[in-house]
Amino acid sequence: MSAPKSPAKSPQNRSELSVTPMSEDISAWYNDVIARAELAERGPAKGTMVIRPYGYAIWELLQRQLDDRFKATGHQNAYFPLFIPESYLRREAEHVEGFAPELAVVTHGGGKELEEPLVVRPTSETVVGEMFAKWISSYRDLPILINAWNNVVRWELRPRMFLRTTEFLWQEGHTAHVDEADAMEETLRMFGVYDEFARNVAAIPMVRGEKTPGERFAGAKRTFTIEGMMRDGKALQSGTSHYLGTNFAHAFDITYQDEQNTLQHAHTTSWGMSTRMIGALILAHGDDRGLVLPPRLAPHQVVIVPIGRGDALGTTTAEAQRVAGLLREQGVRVEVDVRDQSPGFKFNDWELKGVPMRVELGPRDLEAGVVVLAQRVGDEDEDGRARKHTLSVAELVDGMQARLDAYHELLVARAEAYRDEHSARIDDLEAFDAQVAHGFAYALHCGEPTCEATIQERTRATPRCVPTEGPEESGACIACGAPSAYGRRVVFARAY
RNA sequence: CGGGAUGUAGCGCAGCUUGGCAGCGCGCCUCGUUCGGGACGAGGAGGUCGCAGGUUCAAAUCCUGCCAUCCCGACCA
Repeated sequence: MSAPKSPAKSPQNRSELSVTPMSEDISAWYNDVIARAELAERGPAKGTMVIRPYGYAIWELLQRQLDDRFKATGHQNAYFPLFIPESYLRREAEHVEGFAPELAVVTHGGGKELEEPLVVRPTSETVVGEMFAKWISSYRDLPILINAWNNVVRWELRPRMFLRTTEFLWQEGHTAHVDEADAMEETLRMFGVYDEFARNVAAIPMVRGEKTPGERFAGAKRTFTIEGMMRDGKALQSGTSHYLGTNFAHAFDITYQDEQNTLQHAHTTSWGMSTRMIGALILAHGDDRGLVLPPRLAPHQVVIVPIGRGDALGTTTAEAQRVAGLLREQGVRVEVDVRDQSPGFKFNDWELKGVPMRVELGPRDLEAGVVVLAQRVGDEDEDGRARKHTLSVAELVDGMQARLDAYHELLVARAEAYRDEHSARIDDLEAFDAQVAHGFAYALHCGEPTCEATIQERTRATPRCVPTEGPEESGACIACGAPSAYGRRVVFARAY
């Protein structure tokens, strides 16, 4: 009946302060990180998500980077409606078939049953097609290059924060062109934009390639994808670009008169990247201490923690603000942490939130005219703790952009090394099973859907893509022995 | 839709076997002391025990039904 001894310092209690180790349970780790880093939380309805300010700030940075690239390649933003008449979806046979199982349908409005149900957009090819048909009549109207930032709904059986939620935010590009050559050029251009963005902004080196027929977008002739490797060796499709041929042009009557006065069908494309990319950031860079953000998408690139008590704290805080101002002049995103918490708490908190650089500024530093700098990853001592470097304020300010750039490259190199260590060319089934359990397997495949299905049944691995780069090769299918297709090895992996 | 689990304070949980005042830790509020790796003391606020029935003098606890969520599989950016 005695009161339990104070558990304030017990190991159990300490573990509550940190996230589940990734190696122990990556699923629990992922959920912990999202919660503790205050990126997002679950909404009241199944599969919905509230993106909190810190998570949304990442999305805004990502949006701006992508949007600039879209504008630079001649696209204009527009908005298309959330509600789509159900009949529209049906116009493209493969398209409906692909999306039918995950549609949310509105049957009532204003208290009355609707004459025709409205589908909540799962993607906008159909409405855009309808509008393109109106806007295009001459070859002079082409190409038409549109992008839309919006939300879409796909009724998911098994939601996962950021990776697969019922509603998600994304960008969908839609373009129409005179012929296949022009449309393919666009498809590949935006494919390239995604790949470049992933590497140069998100610091994730992608495997770029084309989807096999079974994995193609519903209604597309060709689908190109960038696939990232997550810390558990699984693949994450992070952006796709589709050549739609004249499929939607036929379904929606998107026609134009060419120079010879003959009526032609336009060739269309579409391409998208979503909030799933935030999931990719978490899973590609994170570690047991939490989030690791690439500097170009980090809401705070540098956090300054003033240290001291009483009057001293006031002085170090003032100096921290001054240094922050100098860094801002260099275009650095800086936060001065003035919360009423202990320094140790703040160090751990910002590590958990993945801030690339931390600056400590205490009375001793102030005296000496220096600051202490530590970076989130890549510079640890024997205990795995970030090394602390003392440098002058001038050194800190002048060198910060270069440090952030170097840090970005470090993350890329780290992710690249990890990916390559977990990738292998595989030529027998037994090795294949072992390989896809923890990484990517490059294997020859016959391309038969039934054969793909057999592989998936046994290993849960699917063909992620046929890489765009790499040596040409052919031989016997790894699973059935039939002659290989595609002229290249196919990347197989388990996928999110 | 199959398999597993859980619903008790903002969060994490105990209490249920054997019915009897609603508990603990963290967080939150106030005051004071603290501040270079997750500070401490004192005081305080906070709960229709998932929902609906039933049994009982008495239900978080026992019985019945329902609902929701999470995890594992089949579909997906």
